[in-house]
Amino acid sequence: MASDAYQSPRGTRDLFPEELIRVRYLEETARKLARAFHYHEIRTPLFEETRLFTRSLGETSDVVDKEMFTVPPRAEGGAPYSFRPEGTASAARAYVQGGCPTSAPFQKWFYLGPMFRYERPQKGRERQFTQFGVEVFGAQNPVLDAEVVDFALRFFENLGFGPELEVRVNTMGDPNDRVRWKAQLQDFFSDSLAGRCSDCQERFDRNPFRLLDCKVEKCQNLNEGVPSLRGQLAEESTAHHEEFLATLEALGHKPQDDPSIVRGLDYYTRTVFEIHYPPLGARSALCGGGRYDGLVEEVGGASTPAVGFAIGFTATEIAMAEVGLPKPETLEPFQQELQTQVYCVAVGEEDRKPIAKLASDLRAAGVMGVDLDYRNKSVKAQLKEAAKSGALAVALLGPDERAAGYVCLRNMKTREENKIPESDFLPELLNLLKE
RNA sequence: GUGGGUGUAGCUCAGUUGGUUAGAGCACCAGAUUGUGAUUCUGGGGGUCGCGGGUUCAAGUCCCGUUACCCACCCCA
Repeated sequence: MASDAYQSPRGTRDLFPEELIRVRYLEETARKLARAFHYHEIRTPLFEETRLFTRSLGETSDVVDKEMFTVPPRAEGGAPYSFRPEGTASAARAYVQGGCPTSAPFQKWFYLGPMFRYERPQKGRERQFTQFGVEVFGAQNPVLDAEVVDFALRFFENLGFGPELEVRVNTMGDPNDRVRWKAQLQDFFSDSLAGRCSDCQERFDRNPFRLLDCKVEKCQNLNEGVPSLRGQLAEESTAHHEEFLATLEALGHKPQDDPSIVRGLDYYTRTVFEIHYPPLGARSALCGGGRYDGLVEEVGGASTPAVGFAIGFTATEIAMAEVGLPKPETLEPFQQELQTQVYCVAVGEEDRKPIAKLASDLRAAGVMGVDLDYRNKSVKAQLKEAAKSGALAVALLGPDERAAGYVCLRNMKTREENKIPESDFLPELLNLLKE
């Protein structure tokens, strides 16, 4: 492995065909569910003007602060671009730009694709990763908050996760609730600030909410008796949360109401939730989401309520591997696509073009997985190749066959071989493949 | 950004207290008489031992630096 050889950029990886199968399985599961829930796919650019993200995610969020891949302006007076670190901001931008607020305010969308964050890679975290997310715009009904949670849970259920899936929910209130709460928090924290960890001291000004879930023990102890947001909630926020919980239960889910859940991005309002798979231990979060009623307005549209979630495939893949998913048979349909069905063998040099023509005709007739030798291998080596590839049938052409207008059809399982008249070959082959 | 671990062929790894041309398995390629896939056999390609410096008569093996990857923290999907 020469050190000057090119490598994929840090935090990225190549998905070779056999590995890609697993990802495609996740994608198809997501798409299948989206059809059931009647959410439509939207694709936005992989990069946006940087200010879209700083505006929507919050200047002080870590994502914006230090994790963006940013391309400087190329021309005088131009704008910097950034690769999208998440999907919600782009969706909201597209919603506004597409005229949805006035022409079709209610939308149920999903997106699926790569996101980029400039972070130190580690287990379950990459610089380029795939997210599946949904966004519902145009209704504040808490039934939607519950539906979105239901959707995410069904996704994991479909992948084979058991009933230990855990939904943790909380409400972050409305902006006014939070202004009141923030003031109370800072008031409460200011007394004990000197005794806290350096991170907490830093976060005190820009994001005091984060002191609540600090992992340091002494900080946790100092949080005894901290004022709760719940005490500051306006009536509408409380009612919304209760209705959300009631609907979740009606859908058969048992959420844990957990006031310690505080999501990192600024745009959340009211409902926030995470889905965990506790067997994974510390890193058990598979999905995060919530409501962001102020976001559309923030990016320049008419005030529009919205709710959604995002699932990271990297974490999902790891979680699946740890619990022995997916079951091998689940991937069979995908593996089938990589499988050689028919391998075409040429006996002599003068048979190469005719065998290429036969392969071409088979492909045109709709036969899948038709392959042949391109490296001038001997007949023996071609058969070996066919066997290794798992081909079910071999079509063999030599001078004798061509002279007589036959093609030799070999069943690789039974080793039976028959000379078939050229005109009957396709149906005979299809017949063999059907078995 | 901080801390820890690792770095020998495409892959998984051996390489004894520093000592002759650096090994194995798998994978790959070719051959074992004239047009056919098991197993087997034979042969072959492929590594400046991550990179740079130092110690030494001598370094894959010791020391320093550097880089890449992995893991943890921060934060998050």
